[in-house]
Amino acid sequence: MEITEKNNDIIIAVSKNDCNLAVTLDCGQCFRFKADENGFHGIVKDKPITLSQSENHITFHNTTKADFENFWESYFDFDTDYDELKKQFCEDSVLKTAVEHSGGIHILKQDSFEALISFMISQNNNIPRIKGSIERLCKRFGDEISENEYAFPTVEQLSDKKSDYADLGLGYREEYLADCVSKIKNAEIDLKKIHEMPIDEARKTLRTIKGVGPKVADCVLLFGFYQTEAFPIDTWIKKVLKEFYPNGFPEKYKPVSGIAQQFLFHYMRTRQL
DNA sequence: GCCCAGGGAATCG
DNA sequence: CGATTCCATGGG
Repeated sequence: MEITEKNNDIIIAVSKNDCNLAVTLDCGQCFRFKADENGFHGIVKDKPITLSQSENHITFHNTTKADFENFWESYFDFDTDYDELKKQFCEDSVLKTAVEHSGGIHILKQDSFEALISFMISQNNNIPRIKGSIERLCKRFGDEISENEYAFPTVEQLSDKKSDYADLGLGYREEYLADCVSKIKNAEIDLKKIHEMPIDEARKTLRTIKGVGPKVADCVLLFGFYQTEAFPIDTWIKKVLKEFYPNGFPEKYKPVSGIAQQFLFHYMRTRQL
């Protein structure tokens, strides 16, 4: 990939069809990015980032080459060959439709703790409200990294002022958050160990947290641990399976079924019927 | 007002 | 085991 340094920006040569930020940042895998007239702005853990995109380039504003190579390149999954993946996906007619509908999706390699908390809050909830809840959580517990911008809170920050999750609009998920934070705090759950575990053991371990069932566990594994075999089944994917894959999702895609899932999820949510 | 949202726990059979 | 019910909240 061609990387150019210009002023304080990093510009990379990527087509919109390879990586489309508008879709990637708003397809329900992450919750802290906003689009504005110039591009996109978001916070990843404690790092603010501003991006813009033209047909054949993405610009990372106020970013050094070292920042890009050490963090953002991997975060945006630029080391995966999506062309090759999509070629395989297009052997399946349904996936082909989904890929043609929006080909620029990349899976973001998010922080595992942030993904865990975020997707626990996501259960039986809609995306705009999830974003609001997470923003309030960050504002109340996270470090202020710039004017009215807050880092995602750490375990310590969330457990210090415990039980004070009221009026964040979390509803009954409030007690799930408390259980999750305490299990991590007292080392009952060790996210670093989950990184090393075989996927089924990782699933089992995550599910010992109250409020983490099969779907949330697989979202955390896919988005927080980059386990591309994880296949979260939510209400939209249930529709896909029922409508298009009554005999099950093709076994040949198993190692990357999570990536396929994200194309299908976005297609189902945004297709014109 | 109603239905729904990137579901899961508790309960029941 | 699978099926049902309840859960808190607010967007559309």
